[in-house]
Amino acid sequence: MSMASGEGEEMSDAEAARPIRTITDLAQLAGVSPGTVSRALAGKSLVNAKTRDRIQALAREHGFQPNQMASKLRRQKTGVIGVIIPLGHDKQQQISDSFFMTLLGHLADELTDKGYDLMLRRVTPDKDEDWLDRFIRSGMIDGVIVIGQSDQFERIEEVADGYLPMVVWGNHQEGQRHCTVGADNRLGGRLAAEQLIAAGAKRLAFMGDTEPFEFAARFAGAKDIAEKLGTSLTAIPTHLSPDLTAKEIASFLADDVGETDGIFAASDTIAFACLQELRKLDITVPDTMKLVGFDDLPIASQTLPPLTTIHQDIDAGARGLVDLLLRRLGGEETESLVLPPKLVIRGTA
Amino acid sequence: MSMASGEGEEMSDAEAARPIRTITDLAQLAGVSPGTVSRALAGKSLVNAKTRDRIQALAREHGFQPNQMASKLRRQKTGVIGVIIPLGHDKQQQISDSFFMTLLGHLADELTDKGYDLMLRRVTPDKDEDWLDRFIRSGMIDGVIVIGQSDQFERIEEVADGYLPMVVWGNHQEGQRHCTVGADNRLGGRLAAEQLIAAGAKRLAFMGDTEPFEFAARFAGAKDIAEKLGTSLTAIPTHLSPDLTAKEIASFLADDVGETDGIFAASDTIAFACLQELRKLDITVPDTMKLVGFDDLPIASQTLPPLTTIHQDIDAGARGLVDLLLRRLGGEETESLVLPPKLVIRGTA
DNA sequence: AACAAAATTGCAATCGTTTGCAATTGCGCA
DNA sequence: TGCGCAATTGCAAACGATTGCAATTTTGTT
Repeated sequence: MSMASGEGEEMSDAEAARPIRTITDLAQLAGVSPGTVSRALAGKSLVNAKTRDRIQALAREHGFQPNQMASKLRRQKTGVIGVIIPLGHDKQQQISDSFFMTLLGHLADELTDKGYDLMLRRVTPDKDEDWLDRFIRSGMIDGVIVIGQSDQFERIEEVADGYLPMVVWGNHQEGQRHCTVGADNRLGGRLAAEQLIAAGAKRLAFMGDTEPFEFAARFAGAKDIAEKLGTSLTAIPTHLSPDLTAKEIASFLADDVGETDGIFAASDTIAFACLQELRKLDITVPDTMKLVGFDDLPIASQTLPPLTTIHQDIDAGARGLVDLLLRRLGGEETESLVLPPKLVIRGTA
Repeated sequence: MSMASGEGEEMSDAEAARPIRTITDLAQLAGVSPGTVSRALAGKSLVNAKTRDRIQALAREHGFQPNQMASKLRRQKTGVIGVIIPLGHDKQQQISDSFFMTLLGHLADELTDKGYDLMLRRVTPDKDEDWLDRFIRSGMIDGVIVIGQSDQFERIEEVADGYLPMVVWGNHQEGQRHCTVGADNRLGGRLAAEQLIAAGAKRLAFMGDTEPFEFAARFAGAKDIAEKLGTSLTAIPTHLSPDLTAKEIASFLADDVGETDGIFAASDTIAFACLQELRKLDITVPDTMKLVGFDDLPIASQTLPPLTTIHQDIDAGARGLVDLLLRRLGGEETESLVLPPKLVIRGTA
């Protein structure tokens, strides 16, 4: 239980005074060479099982852990995976907090499981052209997971050409060179539009910025269906900061008197804002207005009425990210992983 | 722009073949000694301004960054701050996702600002007694921020005795030895209870596990007021996994026919669940039942009716954590920082 | 008991930077 | 021109662990 000073049976002053800091200290204490201690702690089979156990016991007793920096330097690998979040234009990530937290939590667990640590960095690409290179070249990480493509598709592509151990959470574009894991956003968009139309909507609006690739794909999917079925669909760009979004939605609804009767929100967060504005204007959901979101956040089932939305399997996503990254660390050139989204019908469409 | 091979004006095959990997390579290229390069890149005044600029230009041109591991080893500091999240009993953190994400985001920004990197670790103390020691002793971090005391108050206290650079997000207990930053939970509890009673509630219930210290303090605050005003208050322990919570709340409400008329939810997340269950049972809020939450998550203003709750200043919290930690890294023995919570009256009480 | 083979262990070079100290260079001034 | 001092630069020893190779011990076999 973490006592400051170890307590052997018989401890001379000299021993008490000199704590075990290095592998050499421990070697001296155990009466072997540093090399042997190193091997023993690494659990390698090259040492006699008995001495190995003895050394490990000593290490535990003294709460000794080999210096990671030295170890990493010598072995030329850090055991650290970088997770980087590029913030878009408005210094706001596309991905909702609780979606992202869940993803991050799963990532942390998965990586820990495989013996890796996680270094987190948030960057604003607008301010720092070199955000991705810098991280990779920092020498601090063995590989990198990029969370969201933001508006940095090109930059990511460039880096992917010369750097294998990178996996990106986001949308897979036909013919792209970087490896992504993410939902089939286009399919999700189709599902959403189909549901809106099936529920009786005749004029659709897409609520959300269409510039980020994930959102663009969701919009494109909806467009596929709208065109096929001859339904109108207009994109209403909104920004992501919560209060701004609310204002933009409000002003759209005010201008659009009784025209639109189906909203596909680019994310649940946006859908929540819509719901609130609709309520303010006494527009009933789903009677007068249908609404479908995207993500299926935990609270989606708790709104009034509960939100019909497109579900993403975050757990599978995290596992996929880590799995692909590890394969890439092993030199394999992996393909992107596209996860199937699922329509969850609740009360808004 | 991240080109694979550098392109000097005149480049021999030899040069092209040997990329600049180490400080020694660069030194050779610049015709100086490695020591000089090191000093130049560090921007120290000990080198001639002209050679310094020349070397820095070369480094930029070749996209060279000194090996961090070697640097950290030599300098005996890592420039990394650890952020660790202990998960409680049910492998679920007390702190809500979106609260935590906001905190984490601010932390990342603040730390980056001060030139530190952030290493994230999630642990289950039940499974790993030594979770905190191990992280600290890993040699990977210069200091640590613990997010939430969970049920690990004692363990944190023990560690605090022998390790200065640690700051904890959580509740400040009279006479404790570790340095915390967090809201005055007890005061928050008082504010909540006062509001419930002012709104007309006569029999209060506290919804939430009272074992975590933060929650315990919130409960204690409510108790203060209840006792002072002679109002009854009972604690209904709930667990944090969303579906479980819902069940527990439902069963409480079912048993408690028309008794309780005011609920103080330990967190907004729990409050949302309450709201949903109340709606299912057709218990009107705030008429038949008053409800106050804690945290003031962004969605709190978007529920129906919008949630009356206790607001915490997350931004100030993050700044406080980083500020105190840096002071502690400098050897200072800092005091805990207690932030004043604020009652936000909306529609539920 | 003698020898070969296998299992352990020790030795010492190495990972790439930083930094105290010594050596060198450049400068101002008589 | 020559001298002293300050400004630069180079040298080489750390930082602490890992690992190929060689030396040693143990084991097994005849």
